[in-house]
Order: sequence, then structure tokens, then C-alpha cells
Amino acid sequence: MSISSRFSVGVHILSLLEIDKSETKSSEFIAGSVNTNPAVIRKIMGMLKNAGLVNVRPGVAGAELAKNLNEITLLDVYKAVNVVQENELFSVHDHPNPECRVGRNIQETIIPILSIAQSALEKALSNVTIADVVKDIEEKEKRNSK
Amino acid sequence: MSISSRFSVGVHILSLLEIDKSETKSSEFIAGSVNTNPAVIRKIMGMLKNAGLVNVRPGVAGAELAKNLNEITLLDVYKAVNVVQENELFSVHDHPNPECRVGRNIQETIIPILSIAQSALEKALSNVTIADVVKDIEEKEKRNSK
DNA sequence: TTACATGTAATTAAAATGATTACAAGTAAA
DNA sequence: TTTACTTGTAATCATTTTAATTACATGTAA
Repeated sequence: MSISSRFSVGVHILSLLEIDKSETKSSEFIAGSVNTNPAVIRKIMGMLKNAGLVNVRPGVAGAELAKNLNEITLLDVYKAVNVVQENELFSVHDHPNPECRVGRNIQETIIPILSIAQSALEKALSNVTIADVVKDIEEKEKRNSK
Repeated sequence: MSISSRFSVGVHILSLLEIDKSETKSSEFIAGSVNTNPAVIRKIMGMLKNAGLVNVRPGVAGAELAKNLNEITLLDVYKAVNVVQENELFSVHDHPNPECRVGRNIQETIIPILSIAQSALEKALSNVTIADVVKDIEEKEKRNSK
């Protein structure tokens, strides 16, 4: 199955906070850009806020980035929005038969291997910052406006 | 969300085919080791068979590996059991607002980035073979029998 | 022919997602 | 202090996926 789009929405939100300075960023405005319901945005915003990535105040429209663009990696966002529990990208069948040579060892064997794969994924995400995403979006804008 | 345990079950099955040569491998026997229903095993076996990893014949108990242990990588299993569609490990929100600078570019920007991360994951899986897993299981067996 | 196996479809309960509605509580300006 | 608007958050809902289960047609070998 796929990793929840909360992640891509999170990246969308953070990019939007940087790129479009012309409007006050209410959850409704952001929802208009993402094309979803404001309550969905508020929930994700709450997660980003918890992770220290954005500043939002109850009752006040106008979310802002809480860090520099180049200090927020996609891994930060990924962890913030909780799309994958710690070390649980892969689920492993539980209760394999302990009376079987394979059954009683498979978990202990496979979990570290899967963990390495998961780390490789996360490493790749940590190599990209919101600054990179913003830059990329701006380049595409230029190219298309010609 | 997590990647289906079909994957870890697939690895379990292939390891079992190699390690335990004492019994004929019916879906029922394998199900006993994995601790699930035989029909689940048969479904996964069908996928492994489709991918050319095992030999099974309708009506005949006794599945076998179709390749050398060290020629089957975890990536092969991962792809065989179809836990993640091609390039869809991450789902990306669709229909972002085309009238927004971010909305109209976010997908094109983010998809290649996520694809790189997914490739990193798959690369890590391709570095491990069933032979490695089997060896690891056997080592754990020895250690525990002392 | 008998006994048992695989292949496969249908059904089910549980869990997660994303959308939606609703409303309490916070804030700022008139 | 009232008004208008916003965030925070809970509850509900349809949809989708998983894994388990049941059932049975079909294949195979003794």
C-alpha cells in the first residue's frame, strides 16, 4: 500500500508558505491550493507545528515557516506528519510458528534487514530540503511562462 | 501506513523451502510455519510462481525454489508479491489547484524526488538475497542451540 | 476411483485514509 | 464588549486495503 498523501500535502503546504507571500495563509486558503478540506489542512498543520516546522496561533490566520527553508528536509516533514511509525515501514507477520526453524528466527533475521532498507529511504529524503523543492517549483514556473 | 506483510511472508516461504527439507511443502504445511491460512499461502505462492521464483504444480504438494538461493534478492520477492505498485510507494494528492503557483507545479516537482527515495529503498532490498537470509537464520539456530 | 493438492473467487472483520460537519475556544478590531 | 473570523479537535462516513476464512472447481497420482 502507499504512504499517505499527508506527506506530499505537508511539502505542498511548506512550499506554499514560502512561495506565495501575497495572501494571508488561512487553512481555507491553503486548502484551496491543495484542493482539499480546510479541516484536513488544520490537522496536518497541527502536526507540522508539533514538529516545530511552522508557527500557527489559535484563532489567527497567517501560518509561517518556523525555520529556514534550507533547514527543513523532506525527512523532517515525513516524520512530522506521521505517515510511517518508527521502524514500521514494513509490516512483518507476527506469531510465526516457534516450533519451526524458520518460524522462530525469521523475525529476528528480517527486521534488521528491512530496517536498513527503510533507513536508505529516509536518508534519501533527508538529502532534499524545502529550499530545493521551492527552487524547483520556481524554475518550472519560469520555464512555463516563456 | 505499512507495506503488507505479504512481503515478509514471501521471504519466510522461500527460506522455508530451502531450510526444511524434511517435509513435503504443501500449502498447509507452510501455513503452519507462517501461522496463517493455507489459502493465503497459496495466493502468495501464486505470485511467487508468476515471478518465476518457485515451482508449484496444481494438485501436487511439494513446492520448490525455481532459482539458486543467491539469485533471488529481496527486491525480487518485493516485486513479486505486489506490495507496492510501480513508482507508487508514496501517494501524492491529486488535483492540486492549477491556478496556484505551487499547485500547478508540486506534482511534477515532487514525484521525481520521491522516486529517488523509493529507488534507494529498492536498491537496499536488492543487496540482500534469500541465501543471506537463510545463512542468517542458520547462524541464529546454532547460537541458540548452544 | 479415491484421496488429497492447488488455484481462485467470494465473503468478512478490522484498520486506515481523506472528506466532511460541527463546534468550542482563541484573537483582533470595531 | 460585541462581532467576525480563525484555529483546534472530535465525530462521522464512504472507500480502500489487509488478512483470514470458506468453498469449490480442477489437477494429479496411487
